[in-house]
Amino acid sequence: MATGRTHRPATRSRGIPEATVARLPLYLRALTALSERSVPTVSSEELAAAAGVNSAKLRKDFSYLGSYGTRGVGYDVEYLVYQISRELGLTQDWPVVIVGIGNLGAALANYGGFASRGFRVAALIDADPAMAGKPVAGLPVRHTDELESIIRDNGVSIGVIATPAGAAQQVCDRLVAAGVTSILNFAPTVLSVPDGVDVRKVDLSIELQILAFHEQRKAGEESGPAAAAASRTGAPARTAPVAGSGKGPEGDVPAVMPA
Amino acid sequence: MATGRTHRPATRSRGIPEATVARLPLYLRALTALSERSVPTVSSEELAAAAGVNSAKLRKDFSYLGSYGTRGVGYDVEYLVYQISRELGLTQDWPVVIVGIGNLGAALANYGGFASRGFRVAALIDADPAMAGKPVAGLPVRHTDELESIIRDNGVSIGVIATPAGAAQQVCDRLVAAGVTSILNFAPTVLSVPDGVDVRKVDLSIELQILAFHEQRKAGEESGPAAAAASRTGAPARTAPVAGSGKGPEGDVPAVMPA
DNA sequence: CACTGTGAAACGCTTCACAGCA
DNA sequence: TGCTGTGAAGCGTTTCACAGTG
Repeated sequence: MATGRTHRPATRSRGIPEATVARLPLYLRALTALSERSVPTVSSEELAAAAGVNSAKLRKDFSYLGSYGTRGVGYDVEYLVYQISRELGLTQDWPVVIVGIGNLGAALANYGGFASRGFRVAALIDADPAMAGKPVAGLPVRHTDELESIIRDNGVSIGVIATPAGAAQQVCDRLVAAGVTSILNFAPTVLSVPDGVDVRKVDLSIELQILAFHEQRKAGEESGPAAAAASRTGAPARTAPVAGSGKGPEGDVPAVMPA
Repeated sequence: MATGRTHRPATRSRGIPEATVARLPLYLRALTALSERSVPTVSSEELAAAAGVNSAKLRKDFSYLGSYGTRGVGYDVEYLVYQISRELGLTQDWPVVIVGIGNLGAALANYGGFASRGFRVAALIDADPAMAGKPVAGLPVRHTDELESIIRDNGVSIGVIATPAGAAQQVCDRLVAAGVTSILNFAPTVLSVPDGVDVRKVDLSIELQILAFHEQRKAGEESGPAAAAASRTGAPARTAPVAGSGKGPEGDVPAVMPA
Protein backbone atom coordinates (compact mmCIF):
# COMPACT_ATOMS: atom_id res chain seq x y z
CA MET A 1 0.00 0.00 0.00
CA ALA A 2 1.28 3.36 -0.87
CA THR A 3 0.33 5.38 2.12
CA GLY A 4 1.37 8.93 2.63
CA ARG A 5 2.76 10.45 5.77
CA THR A 6 2.64 14.04 6.89
CA HIS A 7 -1.05 14.48 6.35
CA ARG A 8 -2.94 16.91 8.47
CA PRO A 9 -1.94 15.26 11.71
CA ALA A 10 -4.82 16.22 13.95
CA THR A 11 -7.83 17.80 12.34
CA ARG A 12 -9.24 16.85 9.01
CA SER A 13 -8.48 19.40 6.35
CA ARG A 14 -11.76 21.23 6.12
CA GLY A 15 -14.12 18.39 6.82
CA ILE A 16 -13.31 15.81 4.18
CA PRO A 17 -11.93 12.61 5.71
CA GLU A 18 -8.66 11.40 4.28
CA ALA A 19 -10.21 8.05 3.41
CA THR A 20 -12.83 9.84 1.36
CA VAL A 21 -10.23 11.91 -0.47
CA ALA A 22 -8.41 8.72 -1.38
CA ARG A 23 -11.57 7.38 -3.01
CA LEU A 24 -12.54 10.48 -4.95
CA PRO A 25 -10.15 9.67 -7.80
CA LEU A 26 -11.78 6.25 -8.03
CA TYR A 27 -15.23 7.76 -8.35
CA LEU A 28 -13.93 10.27 -10.81
CA ARG A 29 -12.53 7.57 -13.02
CA ALA A 30 -15.78 5.61 -12.99
CA LEU A 31 -17.77 8.76 -13.67
CA THR A 32 -15.53 9.72 -16.55
CA ALA A 33 -16.14 6.35 -18.13
CA LEU A 34 -19.89 6.86 -17.78
CA SER A 35 -19.58 10.36 -19.14
CA GLU A 36 -17.82 9.04 -22.23
CA ARG A 37 -20.70 6.66 -22.77
CA SER A 38 -23.03 9.64 -22.40
CA VAL A 39 -24.82 8.16 -19.41
CA PRO A 40 -26.72 11.06 -17.84
CA THR A 41 -27.27 9.80 -14.29
CA VAL A 42 -26.13 7.01 -11.97
CA SER A 43 -27.45 5.62 -8.74
CA SER A 44 -25.14 5.23 -5.80
CA GLU A 45 -25.49 1.50 -6.24
CA GLU A 46 -24.32 1.49 -9.85
CA LEU A 47 -21.50 3.94 -9.34
CA ALA A 48 -20.33 2.12 -6.24
CA ALA A 49 -20.14 -1.12 -8.19
CA ALA A 50 -18.12 0.56 -10.93
CA ALA A 51 -15.73 2.02 -8.39
CA GLY A 52 -15.44 -1.17 -6.38
CA VAL A 53 -16.86 0.13 -3.10
CA ASN A 54 -20.20 -0.29 -1.38
CA SER A 55 -23.00 2.17 -1.90
CA ALA A 56 -23.34 3.34 1.69
CA LYS A 57 -19.72 4.37 1.71
CA LEU A 58 -20.10 6.18 -1.56
CA ARG A 59 -23.14 8.11 -0.38
CA LYS A 60 -21.39 9.03 2.84
CA ASP A 61 -18.37 10.17 0.85
CA PHE A 62 -20.48 12.36 -1.40
CA SER A 63 -22.30 13.79 1.57
CA TYR A 64 -19.03 15.39 2.65
CA LEU A 65 -18.87 17.26 -0.63
CA GLY A 66 -22.46 18.45 -0.40
CA SER A 67 -25.84 17.24 -1.55
CA TYR A 68 -25.17 16.60 -5.20
CA GLY A 69 -27.72 13.86 -5.82
CA THR A 70 -31.43 13.73 -6.50
CA ARG A 71 -33.52 11.45 -4.32
CA GLY A 72 -35.33 8.84 -6.29
CA VAL A 73 -33.06 9.43 -9.30
CA GLY A 74 -29.35 9.37 -8.54
CA TYR A 75 -26.43 11.60 -9.41
CA ASP A 76 -25.93 13.72 -12.51
CA VAL A 77 -22.77 12.31 -14.07
CA GLU A 78 -21.41 15.48 -15.66
CA TYR A 79 -22.11 17.57 -12.64
CA LEU A 80 -20.45 15.12 -10.31
CA VAL A 81 -17.40 14.87 -12.57
CA TYR A 82 -17.01 18.58 -12.30
CA GLN A 83 -17.58 18.79 -8.55
CA ILE A 84 -15.08 16.04 -7.78
CA SER A 85 -12.54 17.47 -10.21
CA ARG A 86 -12.84 20.80 -8.51
CA GLU A 87 -12.62 19.29 -5.04
CA LEU A 88 -9.46 17.45 -6.04
CA GLY A 89 -7.98 20.56 -7.56
CA LEU A 90 -7.95 19.12 -11.05
CA THR A 91 -9.56 22.11 -12.70
CA GLN A 92 -6.12 23.62 -12.69
CA ASP A 93 -3.00 22.15 -14.22
CA TRP A 94 -0.27 20.85 -11.98
CA PRO A 95 3.23 20.86 -13.39
CA VAL A 96 5.27 17.94 -12.03
CA VAL A 97 8.89 16.97 -12.31
CA ILE A 98 10.12 13.40 -12.41
CA VAL A 99 13.55 12.89 -10.92
CA GLY A 100 15.46 9.75 -11.82
CA ILE A 101 14.93 8.63 -15.38
CA GLY A 102 15.76 4.97 -15.14
CA ASN A 103 13.40 2.24 -16.19
CA LEU A 104 10.74 3.40 -13.82
CA GLY A 105 11.15 7.11 -14.43
CA ALA A 106 10.85 6.53 -18.15
CA ALA A 107 7.77 4.41 -17.61
CA LEU A 108 6.20 7.18 -15.58
CA ALA A 109 7.11 9.77 -18.17
CA ASN A 110 5.40 7.69 -20.81
CA TYR A 111 2.37 7.00 -18.66
CA GLY A 112 -0.61 8.54 -20.39
CA GLY A 113 -2.93 8.81 -17.41
CA PHE A 114 -0.43 11.32 -16.19
CA ALA A 115 -1.20 14.12 -18.56
CA SER A 116 -4.82 13.20 -19.04
CA ARG A 117 -6.03 14.57 -15.77
CA GLY A 118 -4.64 17.87 -14.65
CA PHE A 119 -1.00 16.88 -14.52
CA ARG A 120 1.69 18.00 -16.89
CA VAL A 121 5.25 16.70 -16.90
CA ALA A 122 7.24 19.90 -16.71
CA ALA A 123 10.62 18.20 -16.80
CA LEU A 124 12.52 14.96 -16.52
CA ILE A 125 15.63 15.19 -14.39
CA ASP A 126 18.50 12.76 -14.02
CA ALA A 127 21.89 12.85 -12.34
CA ASP A 128 23.64 11.01 -15.14
CA PRO A 129 25.33 13.53 -17.46
CA ALA A 130 25.14 10.96 -20.25
CA MET A 131 21.35 11.15 -20.06
CA ALA A 132 21.23 14.91 -20.41
CA GLY A 133 19.51 16.02 -23.59
CA LYS A 134 18.34 12.54 -24.47
CA PRO A 135 14.67 12.59 -25.34
CA VAL A 136 12.35 10.48 -23.18
CA ALA A 137 8.64 10.56 -23.87
CA GLY A 138 9.22 13.57 -26.07
CA LEU A 139 11.04 15.60 -23.45
CA PRO A 140 14.78 16.16 -23.21
CA VAL A 141 16.26 14.87 -19.96
CA ARG A 142 17.71 17.70 -17.88
CA HIS A 143 20.64 17.40 -15.54
CA THR A 144 20.20 17.54 -11.76
CA ASP A 145 22.15 20.79 -11.68
CA GLU A 146 19.13 22.48 -13.20
CA LEU A 147 16.70 21.09 -10.63
CA GLU A 148 16.23 24.27 -8.65
CA SER A 149 15.83 26.53 -11.63
CA ILE A 150 13.38 24.18 -13.33
CA ILE A 151 11.21 24.08 -10.26
CA ARG A 152 11.23 27.82 -9.79
CA ASP A 153 10.74 28.65 -13.46
CA ASN A 154 7.79 26.31 -13.81
CA GLY A 155 6.20 26.86 -10.44
CA VAL A 156 6.39 23.15 -9.73
CA SER A 157 4.91 22.08 -6.42
CA ILE A 158 4.69 18.32 -7.02
CA GLY A 159 7.75 16.15 -7.47
CA VAL A 160 8.05 12.46 -8.31
CA ILE A 161 11.13 10.64 -7.06
CA ALA A 162 12.12 7.58 -9.07
CA THR A 163 15.79 7.47 -8.15
CA PRO A 164 17.66 4.67 -6.42
CA ALA A 165 17.04 4.55 -2.67
CA GLY A 166 20.42 6.03 -1.87
CA ALA A 167 19.76 9.26 -3.71
CA ALA A 168 16.16 9.76 -2.69
CA GLN A 169 16.57 11.74 0.54
CA GLN A 170 19.04 14.10 -1.04
CA VAL A 171 16.82 14.68 -4.05
CA CYS A 172 13.89 15.14 -1.70
CA ASP A 173 15.75 17.79 0.29
CA ARG A 174 16.61 19.70 -2.86
CA LEU A 175 13.06 19.52 -4.15
CA VAL A 176 11.69 20.80 -0.87
CA ALA A 177 14.29 23.54 -0.62
CA ALA A 178 13.35 24.66 -4.11
CA GLY A 179 9.69 24.90 -3.22
CA VAL A 180 8.11 21.51 -3.83
CA THR A 181 5.50 20.72 -1.18
CA SER A 182 4.15 17.38 -2.40
CA ILE A 183 6.24 14.36 -3.18
CA LEU A 184 5.41 11.01 -4.68
CA ASN A 185 8.18 8.64 -3.71
CA PHE A 186 8.92 5.46 -5.62
CA ALA A 187 12.26 4.86 -3.95
CA PRO A 188 12.21 2.25 -1.21
CA THR A 189 13.19 4.63 1.59
CA VAL A 190 11.54 6.57 4.34
CA LEU A 191 11.82 10.22 3.43
CA SER A 192 11.93 12.83 6.12
CA VAL A 193 10.46 16.18 5.24
CA PRO A 194 9.55 19.34 7.11
CA ASP A 195 6.00 20.02 8.26
CA GLY A 196 3.74 21.17 5.49
CA VAL A 197 5.23 18.84 2.92
CA ASP A 198 3.16 15.82 1.92
CA VAL A 199 4.80 12.57 0.97
CA ARG A 200 3.09 9.57 -0.51
CA LYS A 201 5.02 6.46 -1.31
CA VAL A 202 4.57 3.67 -3.76
CA ASP A 203 6.53 0.58 -2.94
CA LEU A 204 6.35 -2.52 -5.07
CA SER A 205 8.29 -4.64 -2.68
CA ILE A 206 6.02 -3.82 0.24
CA GLU A 207 2.92 -4.63 -1.78
CA LEU A 208 4.34 -8.00 -2.73
CA GLN A 209 5.25 -8.78 0.85
CA ILE A 210 1.72 -8.03 1.98
CA LEU A 211 0.41 -10.36 -0.70
CA ALA A 212 2.89 -13.01 0.39
CA PHE A 213 1.61 -12.78 3.93
CA HIS A 214 -1.95 -13.52 2.85
CA GLU A 215 -0.79 -16.13 0.40
CA GLN A 216 1.02 -17.94 3.16
CA ARG A 217 -2.08 -17.85 5.29
CA LYS A 218 -4.13 -19.39 2.53
CA ALA A 219 -1.65 -22.24 2.21
CA GLY A 220 -1.58 -22.76 5.97
CA GLU A 221 -5.34 -22.91 6.22
CA GLU A 222 -5.53 -26.03 4.11
CA SER A 223 -5.42 -28.18 7.21
CA GLY A 224 -7.83 -25.99 9.13
CA PRO A 225 -7.23 -23.02 11.40
CA ALA A 226 -5.39 -25.16 13.93
CA ALA A 227 -2.52 -25.77 11.54
CA ALA A 228 -2.12 -22.09 10.84
CA ALA A 229 -2.11 -21.35 14.53
CA ALA A 230 0.51 -23.96 15.28
CA SER A 231 2.93 -22.49 12.77
CA ARG A 232 3.06 -19.33 14.80
CA THR A 233 3.59 -20.61 18.29
CA GLY A 234 7.34 -20.42 18.42
CA ALA A 235 7.95 -24.12 18.53
CA PRO A 236 8.26 -24.40 14.72
CA ALA A 237 11.00 -21.79 14.87
CA ARG A 238 13.17 -24.69 15.76
CA THR A 239 13.15 -25.55 12.09
CA ALA A 240 15.22 -22.44 11.52
CA PRO A 241 18.66 -22.88 9.99
CA VAL A 242 21.61 -22.27 12.27
CA ALA A 243 22.78 -18.69 12.38
CA GLY A 244 26.00 -17.69 10.72
CA SER A 245 25.70 -19.89 7.65
CA GLY A 246 25.08 -16.88 5.45
CA LYS A 247 23.27 -17.32 2.21
CA GLY A 248 23.71 -13.67 1.30
CA PRO A 249 23.90 -10.15 2.62
CA GLU A 250 20.35 -10.40 3.90
CA GLY A 251 19.94 -11.02 7.61
CA ASP A 252 20.39 -14.59 8.53
CA VAL A 253 18.49 -16.65 10.97
CA PRO A 254 18.88 -16.03 14.67
CA ALA A 255 20.20 -18.48 17.22
CA VAL A 256 17.91 -17.03 19.85
CA MET A 257 14.70 -18.72 20.81
CA PRO A 258 11.49 -17.05 21.81
CA ALA A 259 10.52 -16.79 25.46
CA MET B 1 -2.43 4.62 -1.48
CA ALA B 2 -2.45 1.27 -3.08
CA THR B 3 -4.96 -0.55 -1.01
CA GLY B 4 -6.11 -4.04 -1.70
CA ARG B 5 -9.62 -5.33 -1.70
CA THR B 6 -10.82 -8.78 -0.90
CA HIS B 7 -8.95 -9.08 2.34
CA ARG B 8 -10.38 -11.16 5.08
CA PRO B 9 -13.64 -9.27 5.16
CA ALA B 10 -14.75 -9.86 8.71
CA THR B 11 -12.29 -11.45 11.07
CA ARG B 12 -8.61 -10.73 11.15
CA SER B 13 -6.58 -13.56 9.73
CA ARG B 14 -5.31 -15.19 12.89
CA GLY B 15 -4.94 -12.15 15.08
CA ILE B 16 -2.60 -9.84 13.21
CA PRO B 17 -4.36 -6.62 12.18
CA GLU B 18 -4.14 -5.70 8.54
CA ALA B 19 -2.62 -2.34 9.41
CA THR B 20 0.16 -4.13 11.23
CA VAL B 21 0.81 -6.50 8.35
CA ALA B 22 1.20 -3.51 6.06
CA ARG B 23 3.93 -2.14 8.31
CA LEU B 24 5.91 -5.32 8.78
CA PRO B 25 7.75 -4.88 5.47
CA LEU B 26 8.75 -1.41 6.61
CA TYR B 27 10.20 -2.74 9.83
CA LEU B 28 11.88 -5.53 7.96
CA ARG B 29 13.61 -3.10 5.65
CA ALA B 30 14.85 -0.97 8.52
CA LEU B 31 16.02 -4.05 10.40
CA THR B 32 17.83 -5.40 7.36
CA ALA B 33 19.74 -2.14 7.08
CA LEU B 34 20.72 -2.41 10.74
CA SER B 35 21.67 -6.02 10.26
CA GLU B 36 23.98 -5.11 7.42
CA ARG B 37 25.69 -2.61 9.70
CA SER B 38 26.01 -5.42 12.25
CA VAL B 39 23.94 -3.56 14.84
CA PRO B 40 23.00 -6.20 17.42
CA THR B 41 19.96 -4.59 19.09
CA VAL B 42 17.55 -1.67 18.63
CA SER B 43 15.11 0.05 20.89
CA SER B 44 11.55 0.56 19.74
CA GLU B 45 12.31 4.26 19.59
CA GLU B 46 15.26 3.89 17.22
CA LEU B 47 13.61 1.33 14.99
CA ALA B 48 10.41 3.34 14.84
CA ALA B 49 12.35 6.38 13.70
CA ALA B 50 14.08 4.36 10.99
CA ALA B 51 10.76 2.98 9.79
CA GLY B 52 8.97 6.32 9.97
CA VAL B 53 6.36 5.38 12.56
CA ASN B 54 5.99 6.14 16.24
CA SER B 55 7.32 3.81 18.86
CA ALA B 56 4.03 3.00 20.57
CA LYS B 57 2.64 1.75 17.30
CA LEU B 58 5.71 -0.32 16.65
CA ARG B 59 5.59 -1.95 20.07
CA LYS B 60 1.92 -2.69 19.65
CA ASP B 61 2.61 -4.18 16.24
CA PHE B 62 5.35 -6.42 17.58
CA SER B 63 3.15 -7.47 20.46
CA TYR B 64 0.89 -9.18 17.93
CA LEU B 65 3.79 -11.32 16.79
CA GLY B 66 4.80 -12.26 20.29
CA SER B 67 7.16 -10.97 22.94
CA TYR B 68 10.33 -10.69 20.98
CA GLY B 69 12.01 -7.86 22.88
CA THR B 70 13.99 -7.57 26.08
CA ARG B 71 12.86 -4.95 28.60
CA GLY B 72 15.50 -2.43 29.37
CA VAL B 73 17.43 -3.44 26.23
CA GLY B 74 15.38 -3.54 23.04
CA TYR B 75 15.01 -6.01 20.22
CA ASP B 76 17.58 -8.41 18.84
CA VAL B 77 17.99 -7.34 15.22
CA GLU B 78 18.78 -10.71 13.67
CA TYR B 79 16.09 -12.46 15.58
CA LEU B 80 13.47 -9.93 14.64
CA VAL B 81 14.50 -10.05 10.98
CA TYR B 82 13.88 -13.76 11.05
CA GLN B 83 10.58 -13.58 12.90
CA ILE B 84 9.15 -10.94 10.61
CA SER B 85 10.40 -12.71 7.50
CA ARG B 86 8.74 -15.86 8.67
CA GLU B 87 5.52 -14.09 9.54
CA LEU B 88 5.42 -12.51 6.10
CA GLY B 89 6.14 -15.82 4.45
CA LEU B 90 9.48 -14.70 3.04
CA THR B 91 11.43 -17.70 4.23
CA GLN B 92 10.09 -19.38 1.13
CA ASP B 93 10.50 -18.23 -2.43
CA TRP B 94 7.51 -16.88 -4.30
CA PRO B 95 7.58 -17.20 -8.06
CA VAL B 96 5.76 -14.31 -9.72
CA VAL B 97 4.79 -13.57 -13.28
CA ILE B 98 4.65 -10.10 -14.75
CA VAL B 99 2.06 -9.66 -17.47
CA GLY B 100 2.38 -6.71 -19.80
CA ILE B 101 5.96 -5.88 -20.68
CA GLY B 102 5.66 -2.27 -21.66
CA ASN B 103 7.63 0.51 -20.06
CA LEU B 104 6.29 -0.29 -16.65
CA GLY B 105 6.52 -4.06 -16.93
CA ALA B 106 10.12 -3.77 -18.01
CA ALA B 107 10.84 -1.44 -15.12
CA LEU B 108 9.34 -3.93 -12.72
CA ALA B 109 11.28 -6.78 -14.27
CA ASN B 110 14.48 -4.83 -13.78
CA TYR B 111 13.61 -3.81 -10.25
CA GLY B 112 16.20 -5.31 -7.95
CA GLY B 113 14.24 -5.23 -4.72
CA PHE B 114 12.06 -7.76 -6.40
CA ALA B 115 14.40 -10.70 -6.30
CA SER B 116 16.16 -9.63 -3.14
CA ARG B 117 13.44 -10.63 -0.77
CA GLY B 118 11.71 -13.90 -1.40
CA PHE B 119 10.36 -13.10 -4.83
CA ARG B 120 11.55 -14.56 -8.08
CA VAL B 121 10.39 -13.47 -11.51
CA ALA B 122 9.31 -16.75 -13.03
CA ALA B 123 8.29 -15.26 -16.36
CA LEU B 124 7.53 -12.12 -18.31
CA ILE B 125 4.41 -12.35 -20.43
CA ASP B 126 3.17 -10.07 -23.17
CA ALA B 127 0.39 -10.22 -25.72
CA ASP B 128 2.48 -8.70 -28.50
CA PRO B 129 3.90 -11.50 -30.70
CA ALA B 130 6.70 -9.17 -31.71
CA MET B 131 7.87 -9.11 -28.09
CA ALA B 132 8.04 -12.88 -27.79
CA GLY B 133 11.55 -14.13 -27.23
CA LYS B 134 12.99 -10.67 -26.73
CA PRO B 135 15.11 -10.60 -23.60
CA VAL B 136 14.04 -8.19 -20.86
CA ALA B 137 16.00 -8.11 -17.63
CA GLY B 138 17.68 -11.32 -18.70
CA LEU B 139 14.48 -13.22 -19.31
CA PRO B 140 12.89 -13.98 -22.66
CA VAL B 141 9.39 -12.52 -23.00
CA ARG B 142 6.78 -15.23 -23.40
CA HIS B 143 3.56 -14.92 -25.32
CA THR B 144 0.20 -14.74 -23.57
CA ASP B 145 -0.76 -18.07 -25.09
CA GLU B 146 1.65 -19.70 -22.68
CA LEU B 147 0.20 -17.97 -19.62
CA GLU B 148 -1.65 -20.95 -18.23
CA SER B 149 1.15 -23.43 -18.72
CA ILE B 150 3.74 -21.08 -17.25
CA ILE B 151 1.66 -20.60 -14.12
CA ARG B 152 1.01 -24.29 -13.67
CA ASP B 153 4.56 -25.39 -14.43
CA ASN B 154 6.06 -22.91 -12.01
CA GLY B 155 3.45 -23.10 -9.29
CA VAL B 156 2.94 -19.36 -9.53
CA SER B 157 0.43 -17.94 -7.07
CA ILE B 158 1.28 -14.25 -7.38
CA GLY B 159 0.74 -12.28 -10.58
CA VAL B 160 1.62 -8.71 -11.46
CA ILE B 161 -0.56 -6.97 -14.02
CA ALA B 162 1.14 -4.15 -15.91
CA THR B 163 -1.02 -4.18 -19.01
CA PRO B 164 -3.16 -1.36 -20.38
CA ALA B 165 -6.42 -0.89 -18.48
CA GLY B 166 -8.46 -2.49 -21.22
CA ALA B 167 -6.68 -5.82 -21.01
CA ALA B 168 -6.39 -6.03 -17.24
CA GLN B 169 -9.65 -7.75 -16.33
CA GLN B 170 -9.19 -10.37 -19.00
CA VAL B 171 -5.62 -11.07 -17.94
CA CYS B 172 -6.80 -11.18 -14.35
CA ASP B 173 -9.46 -13.74 -15.17
CA ARG B 174 -6.95 -15.96 -16.91
CA LEU B 175 -4.46 -15.67 -14.07
CA VAL B 176 -7.10 -16.59 -11.53
CA ALA B 177 -8.42 -19.46 -13.65
CA ALA B 178 -4.88 -20.80 -13.91
CA GLY B 179 -4.42 -20.77 -10.16
CA VAL B 180 -3.09 -17.35 -9.18
CA THR B 181 -4.59 -16.20 -5.88
CA SER B 182 -2.79 -12.89 -5.33
CA ILE B 183 -2.63 -10.06 -7.79
CA LEU B 184 -0.75 -6.82 -7.81
CA ASN B 185 -2.50 -4.55 -10.27
CA PHE B 186 -0.81 -1.57 -11.89
CA ALA B 187 -3.54 -1.03 -14.46
CA PRO B 188 -5.95 1.79 -13.68
CA THR B 189 -9.04 -0.42 -13.40
CA VAL B 190 -11.11 -2.00 -10.73
CA LEU B 191 -10.57 -5.74 -11.00
CA SER B 192 -13.25 -8.12 -9.94
CA VAL B 193 -12.09 -11.43 -8.61
CA PRO B 194 -13.71 -14.36 -6.84
CA ASP B 195 -13.53 -14.76 -3.08
CA GLY B 196 -10.22 -15.98 -1.86
CA VAL B 197 -8.22 -13.98 -4.34
CA ASP B 198 -6.37 -10.93 -3.02
CA VAL B 199 -5.90 -7.87 -5.15
CA ARG B 200 -3.72 -4.92 -4.32
CA LYS B 201 -3.49 -1.99 -6.64
CA VAL B 202 -0.89 0.61 -7.33
CA ASP B 203 -2.17 3.62 -9.15
CA LEU B 204 0.06 6.54 -10.00
CA SER B 205 -2.74 8.73 -11.15
CA ILE B 206 -4.69 8.30 -7.92
CA GLU B 207 -1.66 9.12 -5.82
CA LEU B 208 -1.09 12.31 -7.75
CA GLN B 209 -4.71 13.32 -7.40
CA ILE B 210 -4.54 12.88 -3.65
CA LEU B 211 -1.45 15.05 -3.57
CA ALA B 212 -3.20 17.63 -5.72
CA PHE B 213 -6.05 17.76 -3.25
CA HIS B 214 -3.74 18.62 -0.39
CA GLU B 215 -1.72 20.94 -2.54
CA GLN B 216 -4.83 22.86 -3.39
CA ARG B 217 -5.72 23.13 0.26
CA LYS B 218 -2.32 24.55 1.06
CA ALA B 219 -2.77 27.22 -1.58
CA GLY B 220 -6.26 28.03 -0.38
CA GLU B 221 -5.20 28.40 3.22
CA GLU B 222 -3.04 31.39 2.43
CA SER B 223 -5.93 33.72 3.09
CA GLY B 224 -7.14 31.81 6.12
CA PRO B 225 -9.63 28.97 6.48
CA ALA B 226 -12.52 31.20 5.44
CA ALA B 227 -11.22 31.44 1.89
CA ALA B 228 -10.92 27.68 1.60
CA ALA B 229 -14.43 27.23 2.91
CA ALA B 230 -15.89 29.76 0.49
CA SER B 231 -14.45 27.92 -2.48
CA ARG B 232 -16.58 24.93 -1.62
CA THR B 233 -20.00 26.47 -1.21
CA GLY B 234 -21.34 25.95 -4.69
CA ALA B 235 -21.44 29.56 -5.65
CA PRO B 236 -17.98 29.44 -7.27
CA ALA B 237 -19.25 26.65 -9.52
CA ARG B 238 -20.63 29.44 -11.60
CA THR B 239 -17.11 29.96 -12.88
CA ALA B 240 -17.45 26.65 -14.69
CA PRO B 241 -17.07 26.69 -18.46
CA VAL B 242 -20.16 25.90 -20.49
CA ALA B 243 -20.71 22.26 -21.27
CA GLY B 244 -20.48 20.91 -24.79
CA SER B 245 -17.35 22.71 -25.93
CA GLY B 246 -15.34 19.52 -25.82
CA LYS B 247 -11.63 19.78 -25.35
CA GLY B 248 -11.15 16.04 -25.57
CA PRO B 249 -12.61 12.67 -24.70
CA GLU B 250 -12.48 13.44 -21.01
CA GLY B 251 -15.71 14.57 -19.39
CA ASP B 252 -16.41 18.19 -19.79
CA VAL B 253 -17.93 20.57 -17.38
CA PRO B 254 -21.60 20.28 -16.49
CA ALA B 255 -24.30 22.81 -17.24
CA VAL B 256 -26.18 21.84 -14.12
CA MET B 257 -26.08 23.95 -11.02
CA PRO B 258 -26.10 22.80 -7.44
CA ALA B 259 -29.30 22.77 -5.43
C1' DC C 1 16.72 2.27 35.40
C1' DA C 2 15.51 1.96 30.73
C1' DC C 3 12.68 -0.07 27.84
C1' DT C 4 9.08 -3.44 26.57
C1' DG C 5 4.34 -5.04 26.60
C1' DT C 6 -0.41 -3.84 27.12
C1' DG C 7 -4.96 -2.46 29.10
C1' DA C 8 -7.87 1.39 28.30
C1' DA C 9 -9.20 5.68 26.15
C1' DA C 10 -9.55 8.22 22.00
C1' DC C 11 -10.16 8.52 17.27
C1' DG C 12 -11.60 7.82 12.59
C1' DC C 13 -13.83 4.99 9.33
C1' DT C 14 -17.42 1.85 7.88
C1' DT C 15 -21.83 0.02 8.06
C1' DC C 16 -26.52 0.05 9.35
C1' DA C 17 -30.99 1.52 9.03
C1' DC C 18 -34.26 4.70 8.11
C1' DA C 19 -36.10 9.49 7.75
C1' DG C 20 -36.89 12.61 4.12
C1' DC C 21 -37.49 14.09 -0.38
C1' DA C 22 -38.31 14.05 -5.62
C1' DT D 1 -42.02 4.40 -4.91
C1' DG D 2 -37.02 4.73 -5.26
C1' DC D 3 -33.05 6.58 -3.95
C1' DT D 4 -30.35 10.01 -1.39
C1' DG D 5 -28.56 11.90 2.89
C1' DT D 6 -27.39 11.04 7.56
C1' DG D 7 -27.70 10.08 12.68
C1' DA D 8 -26.13 6.34 15.36
C1' DA D 9 -23.95 1.98 16.20
C1' DG D 10 -20.08 -0.93 15.36
C1' DC D 11 -15.18 -1.83 14.37
C1' DG D 12 -10.49 -1.40 13.69
C1' DT D 13 -6.51 1.46 14.56
C1' DT D 14 -3.81 4.71 17.10
C1' DT D 15 -2.33 6.79 21.13
C1' DC D 16 -1.80 7.16 25.96
C1' DA D 17 0.14 6.00 30.09
C1' DC D 18 2.01 2.96 33.13
C1' DA D 19 2.71 -1.65 35.16
C1' DG D 20 6.10 -5.12 34.63
C1' DT D 21 10.72 -6.77 34.10
C1' DG D 22 15.55 -7.92 32.62
